[in-house]
Amino acid sequence: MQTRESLQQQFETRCRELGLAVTHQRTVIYRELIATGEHPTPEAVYERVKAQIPAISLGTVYKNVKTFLDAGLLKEVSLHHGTLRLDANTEPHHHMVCTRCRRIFDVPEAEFEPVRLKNLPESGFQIDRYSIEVVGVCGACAAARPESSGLGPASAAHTNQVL
Amino acid sequence: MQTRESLQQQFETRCRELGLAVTHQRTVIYRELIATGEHPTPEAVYERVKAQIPAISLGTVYKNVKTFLDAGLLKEVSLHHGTLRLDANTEPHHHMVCTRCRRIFDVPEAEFEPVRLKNLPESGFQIDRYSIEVVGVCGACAAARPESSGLGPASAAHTNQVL
DNA sequence: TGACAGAACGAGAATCATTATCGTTTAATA
DNA sequence: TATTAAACGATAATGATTCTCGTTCTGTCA
Ligand SMILES: [Mn+2]
Ligand SMILES: [Mn+2]
Ligand SMILES: [Zn+2]
Ligand SMILES: [Zn+2]
Repeated sequence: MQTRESLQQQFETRCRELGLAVTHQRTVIYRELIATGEHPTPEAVYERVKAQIPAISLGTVYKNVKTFLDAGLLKEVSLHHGTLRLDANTEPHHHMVCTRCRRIFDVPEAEFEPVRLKNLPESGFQIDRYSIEVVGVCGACAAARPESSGLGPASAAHTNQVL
Repeated sequence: MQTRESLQQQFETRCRELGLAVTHQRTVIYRELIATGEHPTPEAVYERVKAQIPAISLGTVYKNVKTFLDAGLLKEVSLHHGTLRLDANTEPHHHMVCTRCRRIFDVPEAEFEPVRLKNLPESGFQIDRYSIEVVGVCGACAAARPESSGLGPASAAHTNQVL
């Protein structure tokens, strides 16, 4: 079928652009990631891939997931999956999150027009609340390194303090 | 000063309501959580508290943070801080997140009116994008356990699968 | 106030997610 | 087909979090 072939070819082309070898493992990992409409954990990806490459190691999945994230072929759902972040403000409010230092700033609800889904989800999802995240670079981090295209994983060690 | 006393009294009252002993550690942990306007990690809370109770253990901080979360005295910033969740959909879009099973569903951008801050942040924060999270209970989980007031940490083991 | 029971604590082991190391295999390329 | 760097698999190491268990403290009552 045309569709699958072109996906595979797209992937190979993208790898060449990035200087990445097109390995069997890498190919299957990517294919499974695209195939699922879910938002899987690395462990879940590993399970799917292992069914096709029984000898694959979990470390290889982690390595390639990281590679794909760096290449922009994948995104992380949450910027703060590494460690628990606590909020003593129990009133409804929103957040600004810095992609460099991962600091989190409160934004009052009143700063936005109310958000609502245009069509209620047909899946029967019961909505408790809407939470808005303003993603970007905080003033301090922008001052420290004004250039730097865009997002990318928080890197520079000295800007990486938490709290 | 009146303010501090009443906060302390409020805390003690809340503890009694919850059947929790008012220990020195618990009191200082809570006070420090309220004092910081940040969104600290448990480790950061530990550092602040240790300055006042040098013998306190990190485990005690974790235990009490959990207790406070269960009691609703604190909130977690992110529902998926435990493990990396991958998104093969690299187009801008939003998410619905189930607080019970932690599954994540895509929501097209067009489902919302555009979101914008009414006033640009005076802190010099550079905005890259807005991300909306619809928080609630998915159809499957609601069918499995229709009662249950609201949020609360994802608990029931059988609804806790990821993916 | 003094005694008791259960809750909470501190120390450290255990677990889970993730990363690093290293010797072997493989993809790319001439 | 030979060369070489990249990638792999196994496994050790790390960092965050939870658990276990013996000791200490809080709340309650005589
Ligand atoms: Mn907040
Ligand atoms: Mn998505
Ligand atoms: Zn920053
Ligand atoms: Zn669910």
